[in-house]
Amino acid sequence: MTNKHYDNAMKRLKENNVRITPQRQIILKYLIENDNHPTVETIFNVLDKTFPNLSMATVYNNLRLFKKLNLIIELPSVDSGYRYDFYDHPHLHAACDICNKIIDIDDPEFAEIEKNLKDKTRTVGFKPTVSSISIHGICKECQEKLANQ
Amino acid sequence: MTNKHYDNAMKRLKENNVRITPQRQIILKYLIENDNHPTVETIFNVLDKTFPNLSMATVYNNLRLFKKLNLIIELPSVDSGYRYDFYDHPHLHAACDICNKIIDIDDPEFAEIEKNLKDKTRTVGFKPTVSSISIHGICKECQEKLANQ
DNA sequence: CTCGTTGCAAATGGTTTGCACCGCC
DNA sequence: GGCGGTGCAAACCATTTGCAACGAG
Repeated sequence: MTNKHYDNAMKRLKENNVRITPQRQIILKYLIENDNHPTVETIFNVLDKTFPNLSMATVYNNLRLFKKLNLIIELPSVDSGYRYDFYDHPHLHAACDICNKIIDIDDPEFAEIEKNLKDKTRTVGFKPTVSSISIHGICKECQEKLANQ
Repeated sequence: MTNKHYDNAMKRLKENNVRITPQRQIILKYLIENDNHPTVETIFNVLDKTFPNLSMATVYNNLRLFKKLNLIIELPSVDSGYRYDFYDHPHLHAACDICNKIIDIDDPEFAEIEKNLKDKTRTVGFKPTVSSISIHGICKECQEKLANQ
């Protein structure tokens, strides 16, 4: 499963004449295996442990590259930064405005809804690629914390 | 129509004990009357003409405030910045990855779809507020430009 | 009158870039 | 072996903040 995504991603890199470097491999692997919507810093901190001398600049540059190739999507975080998500299949994001956590919501209907939304953009001559669909609000944990204050 | 949105916004400010200053009035008015999804800089440049001595910091601070009050939503721009949109009614955004333009797409079905998506987040105890729904891709004009190269 | 807000300028810090070295293809 | 990619550090610039003056309630 994971391998399939990884292999497809590698294929996409090759198709675009992008060299496959160890740095690119571990960044992609991390994004595929984790659905925690990491920030750039999180990615760097985790990977730097097993891959010393990794540069923050490399992480930034490659995230930008992956985004351009539509391998990943960039989600705006409430605390003015971005979070990254490997784009394997369309899913819904619930973004907590208090703790900035992003929750994936998988729903059988969602693929159809996303397709419907993409089709709507085609009515104005738009050529859709990926979607970025977030609902803002307050997560369960933060609601409880607020109630207990 | 516009007045109604403006009046509601003012009411919301009062409810939250936020002072109504001329700066806040013109920024909100601009966002209500324009659906061009301006950047902070655009807002500043336009408003500074009729309201000299307006400070960039004031625009930033107030956009942040309005966002916290859910009066506006923040849309990530491809060129790593944000664009702002008065949140009067839910609508779909088509974001061009080439020219960074954001197109509003009004569709009679959309309100229902948005409600459906919000309900899906409730299944995990989430309390939804506003939505930020964008489809990325390439707009009609940019497709033509690319074809003519 | 009071205290939240503004404008200015300086500080901040996340992100990008220049460059020499490295290593993938 | 060539050239795209990396690491490092410096540069950049969008955004935030400190502070004195201002003005909305």
